[in-house]
Amino acid sequence: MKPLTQKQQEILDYLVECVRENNYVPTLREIAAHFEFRSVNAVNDHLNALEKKGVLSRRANSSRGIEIASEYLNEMSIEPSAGVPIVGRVAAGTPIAAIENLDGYLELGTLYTPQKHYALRVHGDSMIDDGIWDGDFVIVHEQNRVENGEIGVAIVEGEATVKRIRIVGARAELIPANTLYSPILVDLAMTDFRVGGKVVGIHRLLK
Amino acid sequence: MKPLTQKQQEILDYLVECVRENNYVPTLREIAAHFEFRSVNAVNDHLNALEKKGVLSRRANSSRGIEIASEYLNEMSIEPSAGVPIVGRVAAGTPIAAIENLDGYLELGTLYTPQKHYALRVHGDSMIDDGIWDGDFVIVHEQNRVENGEIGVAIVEGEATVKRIRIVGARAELIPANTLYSPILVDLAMTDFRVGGKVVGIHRLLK
DNA sequence: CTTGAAACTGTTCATTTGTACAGTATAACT
DNA sequence: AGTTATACTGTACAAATGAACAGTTTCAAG
Repeated sequence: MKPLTQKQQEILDYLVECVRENNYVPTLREIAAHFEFRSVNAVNDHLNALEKKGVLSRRANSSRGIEIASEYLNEMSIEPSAGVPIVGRVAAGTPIAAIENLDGYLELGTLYTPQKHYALRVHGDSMIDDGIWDGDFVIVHEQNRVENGEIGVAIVEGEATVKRIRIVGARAELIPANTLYSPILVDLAMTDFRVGGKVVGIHRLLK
Repeated sequence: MKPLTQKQQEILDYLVECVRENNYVPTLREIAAHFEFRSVNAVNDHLNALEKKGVLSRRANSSRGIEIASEYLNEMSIEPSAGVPIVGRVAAGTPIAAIENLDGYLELGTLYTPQKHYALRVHGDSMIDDGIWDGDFVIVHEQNRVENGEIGVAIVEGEATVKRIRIVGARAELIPANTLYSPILVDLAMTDFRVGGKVVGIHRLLK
């Protein structure tokens, strides 16, 4: 997808800033006022461009109907609102109360949305070479296709497995990350197959 | 302050639910529609009551101008709306909207508290055999000792590293999980050493 | 019995707001 | 040279929205 222009990035930055600071999206006219546009349509054009580039979506006829894609909203915010502080360097002597080098906040709570993401507990060690262990949670962004070679959830005959997925012709290849296992080849014509989503995060709980 | 009436609680619950699910506050008419009120003023009265009781505040003349007090937004993390649903088995045909086997919710947002936990970004591959990769976030429970052999944050002369930690006599052993690296031996008498906490979680963001 | 809060219906109105249409100017491709 | 994307101005309008006013009903407390 095309990269954002500088102005589009500025608009996006302002939107994200608004959500972070006020917890609500601005109206078109509020955006226009901030950038000192003399026409709301300037904002509208920019929003349309940003929507076309997949950065946000808009609810029709709804006030404050801008919905920023979560990946832009949750690039681990600098705001100390909810998340766990990310420490860069731990200073000697004092506990983390005196954090010397704070890199931001890892907001696991808002990084993933229940509407678009779900978690799946991984069974087995077929993905161990990709660092996904037995018992890990993978966080899956729900989507019905992935780029060839991406790690995703393959649903074969109702059974979900996490694998690298390649679609080659009329065949799906489910490629494990473990030299002990062989790729699973799925005949798309014969088998009930679909992609359940793309793995966007891995979480492991240590005891 | 006076407690909320049942209806006021219902309204508040709906507001919180909306914010959680959609990330935006409803309009007065959307609230009225949800409760099947035939008059928007019913909503207005309730909102005024809730405002008087300090539960929310309203921006004058601003659409979707309801601002819920944070204590009501951040509370109830027991609600399944906060976490990411953990799917056991994905049903064929339908998207996760029809979750067949729901194992619960992975509540990363409330699993770790900023008071007791912090995150550290791992640099290098010294823990790769324990499934901790370069760039991973480890979530650390702040404590000044760990059981021998547990994975923790060792702070040597102010530098934090993630290793398996053993205290043997007057010596600390920092044991990497990579056959290419050797354990680091720290003389406790000579070196500024302390334990920065225990690694309780690992999170990896995939692109 | 009266008062008052709570929980509404019903209506009106001024703003707020999204959206559409008609342009202008500039720079980048083709 | 012509087309397209970007970045706007300016105007207009219908729909969405908050807010206000006038009532009604129920029900508990004084």
